[in-house]
Amino acid sequence: MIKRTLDRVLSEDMSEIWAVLDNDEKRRIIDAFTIHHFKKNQRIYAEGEEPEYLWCLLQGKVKKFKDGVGGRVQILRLIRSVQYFGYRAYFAKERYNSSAAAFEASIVGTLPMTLVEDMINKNNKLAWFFIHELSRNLGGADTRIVNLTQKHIRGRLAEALIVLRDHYGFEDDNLTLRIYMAREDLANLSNMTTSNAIRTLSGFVNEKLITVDGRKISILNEPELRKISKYG
Amino acid sequence: MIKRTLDRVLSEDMSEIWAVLDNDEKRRIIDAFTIHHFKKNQRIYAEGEEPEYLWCLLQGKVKKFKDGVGGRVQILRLIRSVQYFGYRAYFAKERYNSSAAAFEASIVGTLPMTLVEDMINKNNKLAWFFIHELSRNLGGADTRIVNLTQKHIRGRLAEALIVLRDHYGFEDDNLTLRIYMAREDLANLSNMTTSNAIRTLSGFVNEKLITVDGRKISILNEPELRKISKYG
DNA sequence: GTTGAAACCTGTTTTATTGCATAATTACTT
DNA sequence: AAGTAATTATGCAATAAAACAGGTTTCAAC
Repeated sequence: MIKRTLDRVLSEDMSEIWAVLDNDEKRRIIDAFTIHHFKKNQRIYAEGEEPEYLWCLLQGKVKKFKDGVGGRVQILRLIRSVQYFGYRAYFAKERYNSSAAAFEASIVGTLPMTLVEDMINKNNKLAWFFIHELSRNLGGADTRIVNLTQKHIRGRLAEALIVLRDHYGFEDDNLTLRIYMAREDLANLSNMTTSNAIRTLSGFVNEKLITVDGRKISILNEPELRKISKYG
Repeated sequence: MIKRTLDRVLSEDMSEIWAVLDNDEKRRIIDAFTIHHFKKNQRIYAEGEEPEYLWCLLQGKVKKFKDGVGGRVQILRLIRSVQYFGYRAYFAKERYNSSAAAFEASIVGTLPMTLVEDMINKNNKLAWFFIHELSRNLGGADTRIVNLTQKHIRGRLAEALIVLRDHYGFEDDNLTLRIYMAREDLANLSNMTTSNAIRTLSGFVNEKLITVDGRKISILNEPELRKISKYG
């Protein structure tokens, strides 16, 4: 089972990195690559810990978040399969600056960062891969600062819904978000209290922008939602 | 004059990058390196433009900012000499996501990003330089998201003052911040209105945490300020 | 089925922050 | 030196969002 997963993982899922490696490098990765399973809401790593591994989400969904003032939590980034995470702190020579946890049951692969570092030294394309990833993430973080601080509550929630849509996509009906998160997570993503996330979500339902059935959210009027996200 | 500046710049100011280059690379940089002067408050580049250059602040102070909702501005990062900026968008293959402007009269050097890209391909240490820079900036941005969204007004302003202290340091008296910015800039840095920046600053003066004389700010009680920044 | 816990919902109260108006001060400009 | 613009300062009304409190639904465990 693990062997079969490895084959698939390394040839398909990790293709973005895989493609730039030679045979010797591939051999070293196969030997060091370890598969981990995480349950729903289980923590993968915590802020303050020493970063040792490159994490690669193979299946499931993961959130990166920071515990802030007075028990409040801010979700910083969402990870989908197949994406890499947990490498920033190692590169910055810092401890983890945020925590990671599984949204739902997830499968994650790890590689020791020492090995990654070594491979970057030998393979310039790998260096470019991380420069590119870091640069895109940094741009996203800067945009997020302005969105979260300047937009009103409706704008922030609309923005969050759009992000979920763009990041995880729709189910086969082309309406329902392919992620099912608690109101609290939605609130922590949009910088508001859970009460206000619920209230504002109801507002959107009344305005026929979305439908809500428990954690199932369907988007009926995406253009209007994008408008609210932009000018709200 | 330019020649003398170039000598000094390339051997001292750019030392961090300079040190990892061989003679041929140094030659190519000297040929392509161009010096630019910016007046106080002059824009260096604007959000939406195509990134072409690596910018290197040689003298002065620069702010990176984003124009947000309803004419509001958010200052994202402060640049001091000698620091590099403007490369993220190029690496991400995006247009500029934020603008840069000089706080005060500043001297900036540029290198074409195509040359930088070329040198990264040939010199792995340069790749590491940018991986390191990007990683640290990304960590800072994540922390900033939580600071700006969760802290109250006093905490945000105290935080801003501490950032200014850590980033630009003190004058020779070991009290006065080595940067003189308008209340409006202080507000845009701390995510508040100018009125509130003024009000809150006065509050700090009354509490004998700081003294203010026009744009001259001296820090009297740094530990208390850090406390407010942390728990405010 | 009953119990208990967690998640969800909603109305009211309270508070932090903005918006606005006005005035005083300072910095520029001619 | 006078006049104008920009910045700093402060009080008060308006308001967005949080805090609180009470209630309902959902769902898993026994």
